[in-house]
Amino acid sequence: MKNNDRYDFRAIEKKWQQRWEEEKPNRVSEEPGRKKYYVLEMFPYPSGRIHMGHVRNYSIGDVIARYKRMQGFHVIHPMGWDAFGLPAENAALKRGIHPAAWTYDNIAYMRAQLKAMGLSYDWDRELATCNPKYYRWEQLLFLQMLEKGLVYRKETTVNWCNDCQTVLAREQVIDGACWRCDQPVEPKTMHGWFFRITDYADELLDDLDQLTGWPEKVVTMQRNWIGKSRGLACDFPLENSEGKLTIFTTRPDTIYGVTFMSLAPEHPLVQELIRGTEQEAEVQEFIRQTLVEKQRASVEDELEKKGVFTGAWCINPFNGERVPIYVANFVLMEYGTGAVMAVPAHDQRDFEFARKYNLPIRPVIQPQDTILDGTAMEAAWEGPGVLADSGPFTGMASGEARKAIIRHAEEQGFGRAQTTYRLRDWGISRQRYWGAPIPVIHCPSCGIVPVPEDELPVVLPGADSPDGSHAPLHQQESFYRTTCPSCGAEARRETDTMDTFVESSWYFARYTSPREENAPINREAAAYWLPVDQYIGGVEHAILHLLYSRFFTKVLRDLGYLQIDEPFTNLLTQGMVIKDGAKMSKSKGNVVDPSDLIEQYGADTVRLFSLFAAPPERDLEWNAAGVDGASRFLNRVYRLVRANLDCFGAGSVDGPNLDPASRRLYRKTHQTIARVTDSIESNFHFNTAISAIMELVNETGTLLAEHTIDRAVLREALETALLLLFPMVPHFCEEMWEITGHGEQIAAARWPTFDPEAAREDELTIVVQVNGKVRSRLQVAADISDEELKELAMADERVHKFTGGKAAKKIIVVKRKLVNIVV
RNA sequence: GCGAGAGUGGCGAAACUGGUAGACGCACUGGACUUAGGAUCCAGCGCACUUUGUGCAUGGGGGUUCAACUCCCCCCUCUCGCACCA
Repeated sequence: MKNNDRYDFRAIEKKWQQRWEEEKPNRVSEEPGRKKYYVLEMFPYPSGRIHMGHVRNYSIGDVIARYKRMQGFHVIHPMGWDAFGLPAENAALKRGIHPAAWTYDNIAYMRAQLKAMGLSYDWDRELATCNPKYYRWEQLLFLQMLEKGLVYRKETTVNWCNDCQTVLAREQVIDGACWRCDQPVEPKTMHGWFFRITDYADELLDDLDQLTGWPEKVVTMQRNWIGKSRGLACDFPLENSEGKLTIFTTRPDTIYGVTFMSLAPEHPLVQELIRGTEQEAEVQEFIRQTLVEKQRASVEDELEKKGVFTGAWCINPFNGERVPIYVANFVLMEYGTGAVMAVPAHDQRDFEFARKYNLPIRPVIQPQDTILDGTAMEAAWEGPGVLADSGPFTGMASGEARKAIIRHAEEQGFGRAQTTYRLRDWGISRQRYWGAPIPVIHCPSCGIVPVPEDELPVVLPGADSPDGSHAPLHQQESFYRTTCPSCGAEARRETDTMDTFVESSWYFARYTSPREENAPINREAAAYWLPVDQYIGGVEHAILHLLYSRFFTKVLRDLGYLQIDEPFTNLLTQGMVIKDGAKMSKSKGNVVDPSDLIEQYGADTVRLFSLFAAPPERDLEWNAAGVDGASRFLNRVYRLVRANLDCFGAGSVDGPNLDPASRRLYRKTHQTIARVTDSIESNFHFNTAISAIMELVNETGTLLAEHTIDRAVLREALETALLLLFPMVPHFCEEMWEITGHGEQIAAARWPTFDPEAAREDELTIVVQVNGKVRSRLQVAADISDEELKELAMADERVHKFTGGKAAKKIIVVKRKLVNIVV
């Protein structure tokens, strides 16, 4: 054997992958009484090829899965495909392939790529959401939610692209134009289906407290997204009519400071108020302009506050004052009641508006140290204070006044305490082809009729033949022409498909019984495997996917399928893979193809590097040279093992009777077990785990070069290194395990146990400081007393040099660490 | 603007509840072995200087402490999320 021998990663990885394919070692089924562990990585969209982000995500998940197996857990680790979505339709248009064919081709290719990474999935659980065997259950869930009143249809304004003939999500509208065809987007009123996620707003918010295994950041983002606020809903009677204007405010304490009202341009009352008045034309023009501006505006810019007087007035029920009603461009119809009471002295937006249109600014909350004057104020005072000019509430503290004012409004009958959420119901209608059809039928006489359960699935037409139509369903007459299941009359099938986020909201539950033919989820299987113990994915899903999944979990629980409240006990949000300081992207031309790397270095090396270069939650800077380093390390281990094959016959270690060098290696081995286990347990910091193993390997090499090492100790050191490395570089470790004469696979081995006695240091290096600066070091026995240590330190030659013979004022001894002499 | 996180060698990064700053790896430098080396092995590698040593160093400035990457205050920069939510 030459000393530059390298292991044949191609042969080895192929060999073990083949064996895993045949033996299916990761196939699992429920074993009540055995402790389960569910590891899940966010499933990929089958876009064509895997990218570095996938490599990182799945490497992390695989280490956790394999590590937990070695610790005796019964591990479920599934993989599948989030297979519906717009790119398939784009590809279909561009290349004349059917979306289904494109998707399944991609899945086949990417599955092979994942298998080439040696990931330990239970492939028997694989699922693709575009398969009718999956989405039929989603359709059933939809119907059950419909029955429970959790689904409804309503008319709303959407962003419509006339060229593409579809609704666009807000993030797909760029500067008022369609992201795909660059044509102007127009508002369009149309019917759509909604999930009543707001019914669960309180529970989604409250249960965030249970998610102690989630990053604080994600919990905060969700909390803000739900945006619960408590306040007062208050009716302001209109001056010259029977009607009233209802507003929502979180600051009822400022209600005596109201000097005008602001309505959203879309507010239905506006049209009533201006009909036939002098202001009508002006207001209509303002509304038209504002809606255009809002479409145009990119998300970042805050528009200048503008408004127009409607000519109408209402009455403040607290003090009987007349209040002018404005339409304002900054009031959102979607939040609260779409109408705001304006208190310019205590709200910055109202303040700017009032200054612009010369409306009165009346302070009614006086802060502690100054007295506000409406004419002199430069900004609104939004803090707390004492009420002024507020009728019977004058003199109260603002916090207290909030409650008193709400109580008063309730007693008088013109207001009530109200809780408002920022969260909206989830619009799931898409006018696209490549999605799960919504299973209802519109009948002219019966209205909306659910498709009978025994007629599910409503299959996407054309998906089973390569040249089948993939036009949007509303253009496929043979699809939508049907008869009413209830009365038999001619009827029309719903042609909307579901948002693809619906599929990913429950796939983790379907994985527990992916072939179940009688229900969406097998209750027993779900009860055994759920919740997911560790979920891993990019932080970009912090809100939508994770919130929807939490919502679905609660719905599935209420439908009787699940017994859990939350789907993911622990969440790891991994950082991005970047190169040259930027996220990898085609447009930047800094993409590294994982398959090329695997071809060149082998999967184990690629896995090792992606785990070593940074802790998982942080961004990972890709570095080609670093991959060489990982490869070099594995080859060093390979040579070390091959050069010492003879030690693997040795027996167990006789701890107390070792020569110093062997004792050193024995100690290092156990210290390494402790460090690696800690690094994984505390926060999955594989980078430090790997460096600890590298130290062990380096130490083994160094000691072997200079000493004769006890065979048993050496065996244990090498075996330990392989066992600790196995979750990260499985092919390599299996091969090493085999060539070192182990009959069983390393996958069947247990995670090594740490022996504190073996790891104990008998000698320590103690730092000696003078006035806090390191001046000397002492080698001492580990059990030395503080007194002895002080004496040794004071007697040290180098210490004398720095104390200059002065007496010590103070001597601090930190056990096992240092002595600091203060003079 | 609001919220969260992060700033440590040429680079990726370590440092447990305050206790040797820079583990481990990359790059680099010198050497060995070689027909050769982009292989392997050995040694060096924060910066500065008057180089068997000393001083200065964890974004900047203060502070607490015998001792600060770590705790407190102020400021700067970057990343991410939210952004007229009444």
